Amino acid sequence: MRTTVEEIRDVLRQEIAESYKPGDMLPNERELAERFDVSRNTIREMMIHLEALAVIEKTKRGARVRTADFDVMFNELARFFDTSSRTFTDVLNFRRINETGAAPLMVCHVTDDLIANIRAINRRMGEALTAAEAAEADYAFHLGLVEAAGNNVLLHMYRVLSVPLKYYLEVGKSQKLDTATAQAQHDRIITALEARDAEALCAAMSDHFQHSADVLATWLSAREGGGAPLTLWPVQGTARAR
Amino acid sequence: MRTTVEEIRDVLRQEIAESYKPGDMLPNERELAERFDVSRNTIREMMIHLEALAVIEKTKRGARVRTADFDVMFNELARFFDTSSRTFTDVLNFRRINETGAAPLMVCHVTDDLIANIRAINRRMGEALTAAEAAEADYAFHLGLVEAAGNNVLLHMYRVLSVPLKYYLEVGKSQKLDTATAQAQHDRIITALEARDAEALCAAMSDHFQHSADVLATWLSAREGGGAPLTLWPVQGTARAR
DNA sequence: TTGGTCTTGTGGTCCAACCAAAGTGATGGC
DNA sequence: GCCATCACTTTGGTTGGACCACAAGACCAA
Repeated sequence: MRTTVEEIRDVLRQEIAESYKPGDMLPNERELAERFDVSRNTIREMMIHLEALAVIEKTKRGARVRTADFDVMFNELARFFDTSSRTFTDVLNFRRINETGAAPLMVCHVTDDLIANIRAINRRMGEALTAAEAAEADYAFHLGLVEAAGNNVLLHMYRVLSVPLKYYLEVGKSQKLDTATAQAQHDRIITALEARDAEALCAAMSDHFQHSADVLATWLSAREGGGAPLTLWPVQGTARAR
Repeated sequence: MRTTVEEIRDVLRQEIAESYKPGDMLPNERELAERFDVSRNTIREMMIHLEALAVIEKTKRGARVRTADFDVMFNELARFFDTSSRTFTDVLNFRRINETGAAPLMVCHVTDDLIANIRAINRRMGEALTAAEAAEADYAFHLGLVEAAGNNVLLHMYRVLSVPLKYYLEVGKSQKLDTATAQAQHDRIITALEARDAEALCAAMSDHFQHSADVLATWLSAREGGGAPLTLWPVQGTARAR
């Protein structure tokens, strides 16, 4: 049996989807209560749920329909991720696969504005004083690359990853603040992008990720105590096949 | 100024994270109200929020800490996606990049059990009667591949995509129920996987996605009216990989 | 043991308030 | 005419108490 709250919630969601635009204000709680002929508490419980799901946004004075951004939920999705070596490795690998895989798309779709933007971000990373700032800029840089690829799904996935990704980047930066190296590698990536050279771009990114992998591997083996050299991913190259 | 509900919510979230395990029951509402010295409605509003975020799960008799699955939220994230040609293309491209990119990981990590599982799913797809069933199986097949890659982050991303992905697959299947073709291509993928042959796997998957792209391209140009041939992604070929 | 009742605990809903803060409008001095 | 101020109104946040339905456990009879 569905509860009253659930039923009203569905009705209102439907109405919001159909006849509200982001930014529109909803009727106030007392009005809604009267309209659905339920108590104000019921209305409030329904709205709290919608707010948690980022459908609406409550203000001190009325509730407004949210624009479709999901920042609140991204924070929740961060619960997916832990701090195990495994996850660190998986995140890096995911990024490697996607960014190098999207390199051909990047050279196709990137605009001069985007390149300028990315370059500015890279500069900002160099000027960062704390690991958090550097990580933030690093994330922004790679997000910029993904944006350049012009694939909205990929972009969304990176946004979903944003919270844990920044965390991982910050941990990396905290170990050794080698933003100089990263910045140089980023520069090489930008140059390749500017030249619209897919092969060079792919190579530059591969090297960048290989470097990150090396850093991660040494840090992980230090953390775990064992000195076993880690292989984060199968060697690619032409000899990749088994 | 933070509201009472928000403060209590944070406290309880913290406690849940620290000293509860999935499946544990929370104290009942009246107890919590007494403990925090607030009214029961306040406690309820807090819990509704936590429930919406899939932190807890309310039953007729008490609330229980949820295991970290996010199905509820995935439905919300589906709002990211629309039915534009652009999005269809982007989804397919994202899958192509990731699945072919993860092929080397698959041959490394796949187990015989997983292969058997994937094979069974593919068989099920052949027996599907409706487009929805076929799409469900198709999704499960590709999810199986991703699972074989052994990258949890990638797996999570596919789960996040689950709702829209199934939708897109179903739309595809509704146009022309060519599950036979898909099944055969899947078989080829399975064979390559079984042989742990990364190159063959990559090739099989590329062909599969190319086929999907062709189907999509014809459907899109039919839908849009324009007869312009679409290029869904830059031609890859052997020339790219240095 | 089985099957049905009774009791009790719990969540779902409602009501009637009160408060604090944000908007609204009138008032009055400049 | 303009603007600061102050009272009033609206609205969400919170309260405490109440009632109901339902599920689970206790209890009892066949």
